[in-house]
Amino acid sequence: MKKQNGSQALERGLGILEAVAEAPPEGLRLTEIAAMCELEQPTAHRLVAALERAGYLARVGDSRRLRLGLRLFQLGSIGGEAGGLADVARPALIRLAAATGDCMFLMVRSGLDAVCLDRQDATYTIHSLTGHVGGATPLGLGTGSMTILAHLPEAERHEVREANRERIRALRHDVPSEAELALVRDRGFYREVNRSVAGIVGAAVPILTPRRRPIAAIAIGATEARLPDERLPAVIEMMQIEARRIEAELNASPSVLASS
Amino acid sequence: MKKQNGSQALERGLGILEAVAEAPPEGLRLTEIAAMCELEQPTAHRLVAALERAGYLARVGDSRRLRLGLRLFQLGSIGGEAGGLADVARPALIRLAAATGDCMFLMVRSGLDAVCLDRQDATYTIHSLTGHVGGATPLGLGTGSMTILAHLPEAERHEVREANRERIRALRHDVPSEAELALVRDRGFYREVNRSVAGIVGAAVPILTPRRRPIAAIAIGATEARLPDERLPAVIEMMQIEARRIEAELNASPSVLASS
DNA sequence: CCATAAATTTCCATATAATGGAATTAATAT
DNA sequence: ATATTAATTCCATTATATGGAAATTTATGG
Repeated sequence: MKKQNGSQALERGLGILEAVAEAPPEGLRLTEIAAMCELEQPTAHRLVAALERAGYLARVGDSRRLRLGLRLFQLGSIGGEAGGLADVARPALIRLAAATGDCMFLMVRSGLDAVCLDRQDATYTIHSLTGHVGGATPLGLGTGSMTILAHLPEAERHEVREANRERIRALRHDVPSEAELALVRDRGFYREVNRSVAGIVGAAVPILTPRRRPIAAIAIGATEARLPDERLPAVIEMMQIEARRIEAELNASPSVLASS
Repeated sequence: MKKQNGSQALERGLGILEAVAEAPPEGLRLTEIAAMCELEQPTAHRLVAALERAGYLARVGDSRRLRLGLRLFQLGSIGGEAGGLADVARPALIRLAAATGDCMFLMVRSGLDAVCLDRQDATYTIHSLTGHVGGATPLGLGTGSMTILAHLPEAERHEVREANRERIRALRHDVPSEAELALVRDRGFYREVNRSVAGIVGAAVPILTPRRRPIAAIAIGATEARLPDERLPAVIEMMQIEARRIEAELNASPSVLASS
């Protein structure tokens, strides 16, 4: 009875997907789904049936447990193209990973989050915040995420900071201040020591539209030993050169920039 | 007015996702979506709004056109794990790609389709039916797809053949006969010359449960020159060894087998 | 730059489709 | 076997999605 958008059933269905997504890989039983989504059993059953018919949910093995279906994987690999960004950026990521010997990430904005769209490992494999491709972190937490946030237009930046304050607090971090964000814009990159995983540092540079709206960020993850202050400028420069190259290609192609 | 499952709104919403998925990367406008899905404009608008709020749809650039959102990419990369199958199989695919120098695919069943869950290229890059990770082909068309179909229980096999007959016809191919499928089961592998792309051959072996239900297939794609009849047995044997290895690992792990 | 057309968005009375309580059936646990 | 819990079906009720109409915004072209 909270709000009536005229799409309760759809939103409930999507809510079920979200619940199943967060669940462990053994999957969820119908009862659990109903409980988590605050639905009555028959309601949950109907929606689950529809999602299963469509391939958005699938049974685990031959049990009755439910996990995400492969149709989502298919749609995801279409949606993940994000207007060709991943394809355009991949060679750059590979070059950077090879040149630095470290771990490179392509982060793009999706609503209030930054999503890891691609990742290229070289010699050293790093545990980042987002970790894997498809992982997400609230805008403002993590280097790539921070860099994207810093380049959002002021009004939007404020909205996002407010919206993510509690989420980031819950992760025992803080929303970056406007001063910090301004610094990121001025410097053209952001570096931080990972507060979650000791000994890990990250840095990121933005990929911008001609009007300097952020599309994405290239981030590096490495151990402190491998990315000392002396080495940073050279690495950042390489990353910036590749970012410019990607920007140029995106502008050249009649294609399409990601947003929202 | 066809059937009333009690989830019209949800199914319509998912239908919109399917429509957008098939659309070119420039995205669809609301009018087009409404037309394709046979919805009234306001209805389409409401559903689209809900999908956009949830990140399942996103605007293209700053236009009003819609494409799939990154939330689908995130969910997809969770759903794509398919109970750990991709992770378990990846080393095997890499080994095979390296050993053969050709292109290896991991295909899994999803409803009436076989979906390409992973792909490892070696020296030679091949244009397969499914092409890319996330691509799908109707069960019965393509080597991996064919192999999975061949190992389905009889009743299910029939259902799928009937269900896919028209789809496969539309692609100017034929549903395999029961005799062909029996042959695949007996031989333990399937080889064919690609009828769509000249000079390309494929072959596939199944990954089965202990009860011999098909989970997935490993497929190879190569040029005729690179995969002549003399070489085939050796390659098939390698693939079968890796398939056995994957089966063993899947049984060992308390984990989870894909299905649906 | 303004006029016109087209697409998008909002509004709301109506009817239909989703809802959830109760009962049934199936699957586990004891 | 029996008890317990979960999954599914049924159906009367009403909350919810629906779509016609209108307002608004955006695109088009004169």
